[in-house]
Amino acid sequence: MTGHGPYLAEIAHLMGDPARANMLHALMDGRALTAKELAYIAGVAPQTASGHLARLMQGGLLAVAVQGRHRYYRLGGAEVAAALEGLMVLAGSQPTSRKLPSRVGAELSQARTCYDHFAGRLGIGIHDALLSGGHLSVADGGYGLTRSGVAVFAELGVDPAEAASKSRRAALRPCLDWSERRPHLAGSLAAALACRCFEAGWVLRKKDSRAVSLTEAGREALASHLPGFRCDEPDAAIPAARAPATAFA
Amino acid sequence: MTGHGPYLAEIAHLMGDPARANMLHALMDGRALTAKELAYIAGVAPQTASGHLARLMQGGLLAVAVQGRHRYYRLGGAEVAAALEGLMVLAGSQPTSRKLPSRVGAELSQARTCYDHFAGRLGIGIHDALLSGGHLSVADGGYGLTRSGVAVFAELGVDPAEAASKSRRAALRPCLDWSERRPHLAGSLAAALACRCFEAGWVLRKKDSRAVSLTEAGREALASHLPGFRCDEPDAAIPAARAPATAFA
DNA sequence: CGGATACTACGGTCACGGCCGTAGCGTCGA
DNA sequence: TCGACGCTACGGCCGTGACCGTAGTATCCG
Repeated sequence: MTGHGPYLAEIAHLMGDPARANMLHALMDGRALTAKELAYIAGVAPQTASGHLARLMQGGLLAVAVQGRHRYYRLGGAEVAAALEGLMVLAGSQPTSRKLPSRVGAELSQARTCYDHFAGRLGIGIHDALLSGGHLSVADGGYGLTRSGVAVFAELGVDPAEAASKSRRAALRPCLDWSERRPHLAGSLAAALACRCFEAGWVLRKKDSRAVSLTEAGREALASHLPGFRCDEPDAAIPAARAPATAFA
Repeated sequence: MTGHGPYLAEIAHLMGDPARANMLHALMDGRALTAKELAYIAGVAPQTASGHLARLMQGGLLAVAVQGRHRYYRLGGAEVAAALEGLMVLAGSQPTSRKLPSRVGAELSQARTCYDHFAGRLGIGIHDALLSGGHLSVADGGYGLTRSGVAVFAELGVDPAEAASKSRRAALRPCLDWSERRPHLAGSLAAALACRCFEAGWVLRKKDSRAVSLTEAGREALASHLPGFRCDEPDAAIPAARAPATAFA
């Protein structure tokens, strides 16, 4: 009857501890961190963190890469990141919760990584430009690239065929953005594009954060190869003038 | 730094209790249930359930409609359902977890409701037929209807304009199916279509379950107005011959 | 107006699990 | 080979919260 409810509870319970939630949140950018770093982030002693990490491993939420005496932990897969985003959509809209600390919140809303692809207004800008330019088609399981879309990616330095062949997961699919409540692009192709942007110096990681920043070179590169690309900078205007997010229906 | 991790933990913690998870799971079909029904489903006393429901309400995961001396609880919104589906994707793929009870699992995989729309192979069949028939366009935030799509909905007895005007949420958007790992249609239009299918007797609810069944009349109606519609019935063949679900990549 | 029903509020009990102490194992550098 | 480092395993302390009993409030019915 209520057959697999308990499994859902198991997973949610794993994510429901503040220390573990902080760890998972920190790993959302797709990097791999050591147990000690995660312990610091979670605000607990290394011994405690070790226990948490073991439980997260057993639940399949984390994967580990051993290198010498270091153990690098990363998220268990894109599905885990997707599930966490789903929860963040809710967490961001809690009426009881105070709003994000404005400084950090503004940076994250502007541009950040979501596991291995871009989110925030940067991610949405890329998504919308590709869509309105007719570079995306709706295909089985998510988006596909039209012929012009293949060309756009090639101009940006990403070979769609190569990126798709490396992984079995969907090449492109929509992912709901927790800060903007609109979809951005996820999937192996979106990951490859993000990787390219970092390599080319178009986007820079900020330290100790999932926030990233679009450089002037990046803005030009994207705008020239992707007509219609816009990435609003509300900070340029009055920060408080953001449109009130429509409360969820 | 790790600013809003705690909010994520709050939400996940709410979902992480077996009793609450069972309640949420039972509400995924979009129906509204009373506290007593939910108590029975969760396997706890009504007093205990009352406390759980209050906490879920405060967290925004549930909404309530008071009618006389009954309080009907339902999910707080489509975002809540989406977040739960994300977790189910993980819960369904846990190597440590036993598989679904085969009988129930087969029924649910075939056709079920997901909050207020159809999921399972039925939902995917509708989604794919609309897509391959050119009745859907990719629009900002999800899908849109092409001119032929409007006609298809009208023939099926659903007025797209009316359905869209009733609610401010997206009319059509993809929703990841936890059993099939492919998108089906969500949104107010998908909900209206599901409602129409129930009214017309094309789809019947099964008791005490989110599973539904497509009647012969329903199969004919969908097939005639929606060329290309297919809804596999693996039960017609050897039940055990289901394709082994590809373990998550 | 009484009784039944549906639900919520309060209080006591108890167990799960988070926390850090110390201790033990494996890896790296000198 | 030895010491430093990263991490894990075990044990005891303690707080959070799930549970149900009893009691109280609101609504419907006869």
